[in-house]
Amino acid sequence: MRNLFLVVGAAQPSPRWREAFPDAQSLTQDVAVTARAQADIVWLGTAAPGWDGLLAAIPGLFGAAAAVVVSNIPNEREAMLALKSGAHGYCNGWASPRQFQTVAQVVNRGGYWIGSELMNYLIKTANKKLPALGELPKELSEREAEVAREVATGRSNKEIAASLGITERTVKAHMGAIFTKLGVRDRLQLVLRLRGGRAGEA
Amino acid sequence: MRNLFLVVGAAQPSPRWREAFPDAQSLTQDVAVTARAQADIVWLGTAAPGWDGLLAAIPGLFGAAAAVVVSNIPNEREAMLALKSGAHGYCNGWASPRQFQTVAQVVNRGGYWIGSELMNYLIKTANKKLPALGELPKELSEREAEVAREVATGRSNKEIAASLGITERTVKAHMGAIFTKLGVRDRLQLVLRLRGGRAGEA
DNA sequence: AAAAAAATTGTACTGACGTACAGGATGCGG
DNA sequence: CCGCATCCTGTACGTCAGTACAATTTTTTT
Repeated sequence: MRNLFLVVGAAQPSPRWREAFPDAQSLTQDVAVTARAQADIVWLGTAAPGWDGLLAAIPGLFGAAAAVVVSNIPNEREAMLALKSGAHGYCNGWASPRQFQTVAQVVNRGGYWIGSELMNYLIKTANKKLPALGELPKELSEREAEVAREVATGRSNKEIAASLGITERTVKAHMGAIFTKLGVRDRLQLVLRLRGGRAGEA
Repeated sequence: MRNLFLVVGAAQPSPRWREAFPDAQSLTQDVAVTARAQADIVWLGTAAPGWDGLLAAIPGLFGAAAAVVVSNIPNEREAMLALKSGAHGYCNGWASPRQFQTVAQVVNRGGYWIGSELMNYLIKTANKKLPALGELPKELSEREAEVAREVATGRSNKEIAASLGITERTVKAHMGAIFTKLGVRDRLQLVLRLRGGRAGEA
């Protein structure tokens, strides 16, 4: 198995990775592009800025090589970016050498190496056509968030009032506060915001 | 590696699977439940009805065993169901014995075995927070669909009228027709419908 | 304890929204 | 030709939404 760690800028592969693949080479961005090195797996660290730009070019440059993104500070956004770009793996840079080898075996056989939390996130969000309103903007107070949740399901002020056991006037007060805080003009645009979009977007 | 093919009803594991794992056992649903057999991988065919109900019980019954769903007629909906239930693999029942073994190796090491098309679908749908309104309900006329598209981005009747070069009254007429046809009561619930949800859903 | 933030409700107003009457124009298939 | 669907527009009315003045009470923070 030919492993290749792609180095961006002054970044270096993690020591544990080196330990896992003593024979592997690590190339800088420019060298790799010109050399079009043949590899089974291309590893890419996220430490240095600019790694994401390179990610998009990997499929074209290395053909059948599978890409694995190695992050020292794994997070959901970065993982999604990696997967969207076609990476078959996303793993922690502080993994043990043995884990790195396992990842290599999985990816090399055509499998995906993805944390189960991330996979659950994928399944969950992909399953519900309408994205859940998950965490509402934190600038909303507790009560305002409740009102926002209600309106996001299509309820009217009167219905919300009945549901929360308060007056319609109070609901309006909360709505006004929500509009001001989030910078939207009416309940419809609020729903679009809460559902993850922006007003005017298709 | 201990492989276990879980048989539902009168279904049988595919011949190719048997070839891949000659030593593996296949148990019927009831026997498996009572025996709580120890296995590294639990394979489950989708041929017989009732397989999906059993899928949800696998984690509790077999502990650390990874689940792989085997389908003779793979499709997206079935795959999503399998993944949602925690399966780490979804593969074609007509795969070669060698492929089955590869799947086993991947899954056994903690990886996911998922077709790249399915993975792309996951990424794509999970990425767009707000689902595009794609195809609008076909019962809408051409003009009504235009109005619906506009309102789905948060525009007011006046804005829509200006955008389409018609009177606000006409927009209202179209809106009314849309409400009747789709069975919603106001623009907010219409947007929720168009975005793929139902009124009252979180 | 004082201050700040949050929650609640009131009246009143404007404008947007939805609908209930309409009617006229166009185009298409029977 | 005539019905049917679609598109466009009008007036009018009731309801809902959002805001501009509020005020009171409770909770939290300093």
